[in-house]
Amino acid sequence: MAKTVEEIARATGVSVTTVRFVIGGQAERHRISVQTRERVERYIAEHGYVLNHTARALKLRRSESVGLVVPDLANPFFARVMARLEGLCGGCSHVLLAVASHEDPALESRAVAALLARGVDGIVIAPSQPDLPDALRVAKRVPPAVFFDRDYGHVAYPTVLSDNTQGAGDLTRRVLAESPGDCVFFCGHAESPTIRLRIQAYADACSGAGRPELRGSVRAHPEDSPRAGWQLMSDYLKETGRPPQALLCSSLLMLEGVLQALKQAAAGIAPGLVIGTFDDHTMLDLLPNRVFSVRQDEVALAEHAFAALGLDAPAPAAGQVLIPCRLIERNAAPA
Amino acid sequence: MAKTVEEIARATGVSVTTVRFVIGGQAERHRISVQTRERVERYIAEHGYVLNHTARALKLRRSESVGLVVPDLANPFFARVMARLEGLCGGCSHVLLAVASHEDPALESRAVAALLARGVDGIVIAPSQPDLPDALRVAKRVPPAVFFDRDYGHVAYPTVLSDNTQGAGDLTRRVLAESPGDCVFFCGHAESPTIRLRIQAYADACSGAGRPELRGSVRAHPEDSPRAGWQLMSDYLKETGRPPQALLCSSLLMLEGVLQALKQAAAGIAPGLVIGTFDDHTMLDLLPNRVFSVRQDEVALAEHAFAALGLDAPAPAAGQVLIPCRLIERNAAPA
DNA sequence: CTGTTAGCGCGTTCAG
DNA sequence: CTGAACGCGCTAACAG
Repeated sequence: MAKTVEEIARATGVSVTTVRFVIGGQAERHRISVQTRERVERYIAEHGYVLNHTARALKLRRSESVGLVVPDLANPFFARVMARLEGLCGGCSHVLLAVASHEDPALESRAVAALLARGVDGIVIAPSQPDLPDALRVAKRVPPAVFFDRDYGHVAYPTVLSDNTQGAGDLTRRVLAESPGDCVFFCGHAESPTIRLRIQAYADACSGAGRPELRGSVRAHPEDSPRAGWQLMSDYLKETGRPPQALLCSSLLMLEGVLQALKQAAAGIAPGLVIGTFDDHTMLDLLPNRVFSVRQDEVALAEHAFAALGLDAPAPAAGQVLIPCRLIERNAAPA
Repeated sequence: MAKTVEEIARATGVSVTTVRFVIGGQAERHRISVQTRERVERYIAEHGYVLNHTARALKLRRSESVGLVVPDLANPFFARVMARLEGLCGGCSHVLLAVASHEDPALESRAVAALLARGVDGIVIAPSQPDLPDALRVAKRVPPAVFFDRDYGHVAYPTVLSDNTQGAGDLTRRVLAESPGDCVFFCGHAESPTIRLRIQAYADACSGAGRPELRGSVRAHPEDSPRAGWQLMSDYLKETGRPPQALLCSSLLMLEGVLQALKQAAAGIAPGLVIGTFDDHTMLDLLPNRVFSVRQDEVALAEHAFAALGLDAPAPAAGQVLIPCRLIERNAAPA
């Protein structure tokens, strides 16, 4: 249905320049005669016009789009970051290209390459590998790139992270304050820099709370999944013969598996068990236990990442920015 | 860093055609001399080459991208559909442009327009309005479009839906079978076609179970949110003075608010309360109550929607396709 | 006030 | 075996 500028010009008997002026609302600024303008406007109202962004992008070397690469689009954390990013994009009429890397370096590289080939104006990556995707090295005109969520030390790029040290420290201190007994930290995806930081902060907080004997009570698994949590807790129960009095989990997925393993054990989930976990969810309210959760600030993460691209604002400062985590107390102490 | 075909041709002293043949792996098919090929290959290995998808799209009138418009990218249901769609896109080297409509018809229209302007090869929409986005009517070359999740009766387009009638029927029957007492259905977003279907199926199932007196026990709210759920349950408690023995919710968000209102009431959440809800979540396991949930099949939804675009496969059948829902029983009966 | 034109980089077609 | 040229639709610079 809709036409190109060229066609409109031919059909109305004016030039492309004139058409572009009335389309761009620059009619009076360039003193296009009213009848000319109306003729063009009438034609457009009747036949429609949609700008061809592809041609525009080719000409301007600017696609009005930004790429996002995350391990899993369905992960609630990444989904929230993405949603916020998309909102920011819409605010300056950009569009978001979302690609999943599934924690696979090869896929991640291909994803970055695909985005660069499409000429994205910026690219936000939650990296799943220590190496820089080679596409970022080879490309002709590399757009601004930002890393987030995981710090593999690409100092050349701005990096936006939750303050895992603060978050894990707060969480550990609070849980230890509630529970004088033993405490175990169940960690999935244990080799990632994020989790390493959390483990370190846990250990430090244990010492700081005068409980250095707890420093070592960390159970680690390479995967981050309910299966992994289930495995770690099952092993723990087998080894020690009884559940801990307090536990920490590195993610909700891990917590899910950990609780499932507890349920299957004869003892079930003791109501006195104090639970701390990364990632918050309103459904944690459903537990009768005291629950503390660390909520990452997805909005701030997205906003800082977006700002670091320098798409609408002139230019932000580079370097690493740490976003504070908030400690949530999900169930008040029983009266 | 990386060059265009033209630049490579100039630098290696051959023609663009030759370069394109070696890039395309058609070197021997066109009997390019080995030394020519190696010269080009060496140059590319050294300087890199990334295809300009924008120029390609302009030429071929095909962008290798598909658009997705949903009310909320962070909503777990939509996020899962999106993740699966993205996977399918990657399978045929397309890329996914995701845009949120925030249940706003104007935003939705703008989103669709933005995607069409970018020349997406297909567009998947979870519509938030009865009207067809006008961009779909005005555009020059409208790509194949598919609607999903909500049926506003755009019969001209393929539509992929969960079988809400079956899902709500199964859920109602199961909950009524567990609980002989009263039962209330708390509905958010009550005017949407999806929820209307669920309400109808609920009423029918009540009659079918010989409990026609429950047909009217539906509480409706225009919003779908914890606030709405809280409001409806609070009103209910105020009016009747006691909680129902069984309840149904149209979404997890509603359930969250409903349970919160119950908690705040003096009685709290009775362990005997039978709960049914749309949308499943593993955390429902955290409740001590019997819980039944309706899980939509996001994978099948995404796959059918994608297939209906006809991007890789030749051409699928149009019309409406209903995806069955699965009833999940979250907590076994207490021994 | 309006018209003309040269690319952006790639794919295709035709001509050697 | 290789080269040249056109056009996709738009922008921007220049020419009246």
